[in-house]
Amino acid sequence: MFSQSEENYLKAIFHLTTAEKKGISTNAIAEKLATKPSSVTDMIRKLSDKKVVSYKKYYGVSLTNSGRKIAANIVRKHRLWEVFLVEKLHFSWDEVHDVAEQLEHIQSPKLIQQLDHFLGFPTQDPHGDPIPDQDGNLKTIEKRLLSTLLKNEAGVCIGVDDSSSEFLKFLDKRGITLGKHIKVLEKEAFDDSLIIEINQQKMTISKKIANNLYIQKS
Amino acid sequence: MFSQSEENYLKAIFHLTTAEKKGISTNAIAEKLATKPSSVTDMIRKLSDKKVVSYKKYYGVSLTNSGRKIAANIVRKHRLWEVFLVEKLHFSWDEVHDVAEQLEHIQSPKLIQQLDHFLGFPTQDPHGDPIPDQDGNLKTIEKRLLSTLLKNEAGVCIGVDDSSSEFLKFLDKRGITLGKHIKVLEKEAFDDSLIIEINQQKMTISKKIANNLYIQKS
DNA sequence: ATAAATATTTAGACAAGTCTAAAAAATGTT
DNA sequence: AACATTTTTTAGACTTGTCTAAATATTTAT
Ligand SMILES: [Mn+2]
Ligand SMILES: [Mn+2]
Ligand SMILES: [Mn+2]
Ligand SMILES: [Mn+2]
Repeated sequence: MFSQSEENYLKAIFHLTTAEKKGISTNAIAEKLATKPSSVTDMIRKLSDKKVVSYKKYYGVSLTNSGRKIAANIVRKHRLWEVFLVEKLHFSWDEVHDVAEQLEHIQSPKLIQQLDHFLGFPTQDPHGDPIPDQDGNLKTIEKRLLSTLLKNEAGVCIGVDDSSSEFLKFLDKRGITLGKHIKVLEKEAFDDSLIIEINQQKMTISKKIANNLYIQKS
Repeated sequence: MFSQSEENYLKAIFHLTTAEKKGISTNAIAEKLATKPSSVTDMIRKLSDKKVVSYKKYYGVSLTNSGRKIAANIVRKHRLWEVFLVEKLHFSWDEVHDVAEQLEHIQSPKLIQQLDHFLGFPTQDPHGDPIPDQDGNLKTIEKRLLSTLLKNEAGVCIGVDDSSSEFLKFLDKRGITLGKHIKVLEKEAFDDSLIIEINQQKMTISKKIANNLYIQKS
């Protein structure tokens, strides 16, 4: 069994791991969890003793197979709870994260199995992120940042990178939600802003926004 | 804000408090929480500093108004989650307690408000216990232990005192569930066992069982 | 009213998780 | 290659919640 704190570290490492990045740095973990690097070193050592991460002093850390599975399961729980909150309890997509941060630590395999069933075995959470299956496998969805689309390319908005409440509320205000069709009408080279068409109207989008919206090209 | 441990202590004191008993003893709390009396003394002191219990050394502890409200809210959450698990996720009544012990600590007023709504504002949990309202008020239900009924008295089974998994499974096996009509046919003075009628058939019930079943007289 | 038994508190210790400050290692720059 | 900067680790401390063993207070029994 892993403590809430240990679970949070495993999840942080999981999220910081990408195809390229192998060894996750102490500082990166500290920043993600809003703790100090010295605390990270301590915890990493404990997780290493428990064989869920492999660690070489000064050269970062990575999840073992068993660690990856545990982390994926926490992500699975987080995202299933997010679906529950939005679909069943009518939370909006910007309100679910903090509650899911707590719910993801509830220990009960039956609970998650039944919840999954109750929700109709969803494959994505309210932010468009994929929900890992029981074995921790994660289906990657074909997607690109809006900022990488060229003029006259188009697609469907299927996810966000930043899922902070502020950003999501901003999107709501602009009428940008998952499933909406977006077409790039203009790209402004000067400040990398875009003019897009969405909901049958033109809209100017800053670089920062375009860098946080995922599009499935059509 | 209160830690999970602090919440568990408040809830334990809440449950140990009855109309008669004013000062709850250190040992009683220790037993309920499966800790040592010395740990209880430490925690009581902390809760006293936070003004949620009043405490006189050597003479037990009792909840203040603010402490009672906090405790009632935890009980409210526990019982609402139990309803959720049974009604929506198809847990049986003997499986819900341990999961609810965890879920009761999730902090989110909106979550509980919406859950309450989603469940249709239930007034009782799966074990027949009343669910406190938002202000911590608890409606007491008119009920008596089966063991206090006299020969030929009858009523409806509306709750259990012991809600351990073992006892509940035992009741399931005997076909004794909430809502069932029960009539006392005989009382055996020798061992205080009862012969009752339930589901159109006779059944012998030991004193121990009769002491843990609540009946609403009809 | 004493003595014995029981309940409660105190003293001191420990594990988990965190922090600050200092030391050591790795990396970047001239 | 030597020095400066950044990153990481170590050392030592602190908080929370727990425990054991010993001391003290209360209650019960004689
Ligand atoms: Mn989230
Ligand atoms: Mn999400
Ligand atoms: Mn319960
Ligand atoms: Mn219950």
